[in-house]
Amino acid sequence: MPKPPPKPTDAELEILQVLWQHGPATVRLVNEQLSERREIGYTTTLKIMQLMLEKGLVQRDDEGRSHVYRAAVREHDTQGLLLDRFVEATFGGSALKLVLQALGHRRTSPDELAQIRRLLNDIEIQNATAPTPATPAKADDNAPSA
Amino acid sequence: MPKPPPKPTDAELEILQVLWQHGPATVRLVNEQLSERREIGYTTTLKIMQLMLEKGLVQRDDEGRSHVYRAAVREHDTQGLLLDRFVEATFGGSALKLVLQALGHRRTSPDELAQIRRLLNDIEIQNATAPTPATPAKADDNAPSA
DNA sequence: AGTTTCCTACGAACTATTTCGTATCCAAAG
DNA sequence: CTTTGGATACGAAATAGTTCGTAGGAAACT
Repeated sequence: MPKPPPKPTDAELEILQVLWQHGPATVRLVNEQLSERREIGYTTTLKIMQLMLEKGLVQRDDEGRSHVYRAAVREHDTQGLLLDRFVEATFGGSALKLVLQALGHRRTSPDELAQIRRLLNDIEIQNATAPTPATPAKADDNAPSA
Repeated sequence: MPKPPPKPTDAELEILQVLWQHGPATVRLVNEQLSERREIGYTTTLKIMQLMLEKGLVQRDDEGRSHVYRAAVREHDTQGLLLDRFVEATFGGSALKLVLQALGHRRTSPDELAQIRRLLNDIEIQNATAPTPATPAKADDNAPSA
């Protein structure tokens, strides 16, 4: 294993969002997207993307005149990583509190509620089928996955 | 209205966590708590708490020899504020995605699932009572026989 | 009273991140 | 061939946050 890419910073995350959503893109395109949300110079975007390349957060194809960048980390993985840190820092590690607040705090549509219910059902089925997989028998543990 | 306190930084959040959990406390106490989690010098904690005072994140009673600090922002409010930013930055504004990932990503105990179900029920009742304005009736027939 | 201990205040260094100016390159247009 | 436009590279300033050393004061101890 070479080395896991580091946690992206805020600016880097903005750029990853664009790449995830849009697919591989040039600096110009990314910058245009960002510019719709806030003031940002072209070379600023360029510089950040160059740093991201060094960090291994993106890869690039530098064949043609303008380089084409693409995300080197997966959206889901990255969100999971950041979520862990956030839950830890803001909710003292309680994912439950986060969920309760996320649901209670803002409007949630019936459709969304339904999706969540579905997931809850799936989880309960899994719990019933394979209770705590690969965990050495222990009466009741909330193993914090290392 | 004077001015809303700013978003706390990571170090400030750590300290707020202690104050929220423990109640009003001296710098020494806070520092001891933090020291259990990581290396941190006394004056570092002190300095941050002084800055927090200026920012209005904490208040203090400087009667006696050692000052007693207490949180000036509420836990729930602050978490909500940070949650908003986080959802925006990391999940492109989709609270649903965050919830799904939070639930899917890690183990959730039956007890927690039950709490979430309760909340979902409450929300649906509210939706039924005071339906979201401008939301036409939508077939919601996913009621799983839980 | 002298000394030790605990506390606050505050400047300044250090780190990380963001921002952008400027140099330079290269291809296409004129 | 020269100009022009768009592109990359890179240094370095600006900003934000964290860390700690040192100074000074007041209570506690002997």
